[in-house]
Amino acid sequence: MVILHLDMDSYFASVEQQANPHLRGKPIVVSGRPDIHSVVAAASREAKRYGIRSGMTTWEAAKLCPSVVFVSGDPDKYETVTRRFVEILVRYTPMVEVYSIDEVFLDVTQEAPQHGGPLRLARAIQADFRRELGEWVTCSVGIAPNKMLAKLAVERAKPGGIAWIVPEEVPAVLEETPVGAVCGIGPRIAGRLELMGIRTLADLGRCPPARLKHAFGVQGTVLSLWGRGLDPTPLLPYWQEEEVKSVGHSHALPRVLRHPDGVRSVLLYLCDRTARRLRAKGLVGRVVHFALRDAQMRYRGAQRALGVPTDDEDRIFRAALELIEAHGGFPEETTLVGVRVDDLQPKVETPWPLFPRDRRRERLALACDRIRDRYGEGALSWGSVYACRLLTAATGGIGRQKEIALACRRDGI
DNA sequence: TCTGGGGTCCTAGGACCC
DNA sequence: TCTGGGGTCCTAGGACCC
Repeated sequence: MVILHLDMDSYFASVEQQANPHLRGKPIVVSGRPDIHSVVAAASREAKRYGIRSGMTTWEAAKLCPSVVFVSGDPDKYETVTRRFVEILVRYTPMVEVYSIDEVFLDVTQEAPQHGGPLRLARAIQADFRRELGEWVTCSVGIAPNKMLAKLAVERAKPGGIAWIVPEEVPAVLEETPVGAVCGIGPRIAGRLELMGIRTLADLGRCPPARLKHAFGVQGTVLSLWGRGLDPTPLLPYWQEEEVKSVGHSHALPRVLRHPDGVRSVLLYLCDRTARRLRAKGLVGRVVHFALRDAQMRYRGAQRALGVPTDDEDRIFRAALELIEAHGGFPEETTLVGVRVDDLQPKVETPWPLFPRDRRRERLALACDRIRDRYGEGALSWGSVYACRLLTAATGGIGRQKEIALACRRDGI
């Protein structure tokens, strides 16, 4: 097997630099919302030279590099570019797995020989990207006999290079790779392995499988395989991808909204966005979860199954509120609130409305969706959400709201 | 000035049914 | 009167990923 793993370099940052010439060559950081203390989602190559890394707070980044330029992330823009580079890749093979917005796996076992081997194939892809996506949007490529090793390989290829782990090299790689470097082994598991005297992948491979199974259950079996340089997970091509399993949103709260009324408003806003995404996908969900975080960064959450699956923000909101009340209410100071809807299924349209009032609500929701599709998310909102000024921040102020209202009137909505 | 936002998968106990 | 065991659903929570 020949597996390629492509990882886009400083993805969000390089897409921004490609789109805005004045950002090129500068240390830039793409981060979240400006209204709260945010973290670095992506740092440009120039910013990384100052030691800025993703996950760091924006405050730390500014301390490391006072001249850093902060850019608000634009998920739609990145998704569009992802679609474009996946289109390039499927010209080489249909066996493309879209692992995340900036990472893909390719199985080129069949195709590599026709392109003069995996190395040449990888170079051809990089050249296509340069030509079709622009000089600033580059990728690193790892080549290996399976996905786990290809993901290890790409780390050696960054930034912008190609690294190939051939089968003969695998034993040496296992000896020198710490377990925590593998995708799927986080700090907790790495810590427990350390206590068992296991530091490298080779140590893992030498540990009796039964011992790992006993300590880690199903995961232990996989760990044992990884320790021998094997990876049983097949490549899941994009055309076989399963539907999403849950939809939700969460928000960290600025100080002014950390009281129960503020949290409720934000929760309603999050339920609204969640329900809207469900409707856009033609799905209804049956299980509602909430998550809250207090000032000490402790999380609390719970879930409940509804009698009837729904895509209605009010149902989701009420279920979440009841759950929160049943689990001790809001903490003294809430720093994050989230809602998630699970156990999704396609929505079935009943030709006879069971409850006419529900049908009216549905029609209202769909009409609101159409307005927002056309004029943006801020065009309409619940009064209590508007009251907490979230939307003014999101849409750039009252001026824009008036403009939308006028446009709606002009179009007879 | 502590620490975003979107997800997936696994475990384990209890309720309930046959 | 005392009792088995399998299956499924529900819920809470942990771990991990980008």
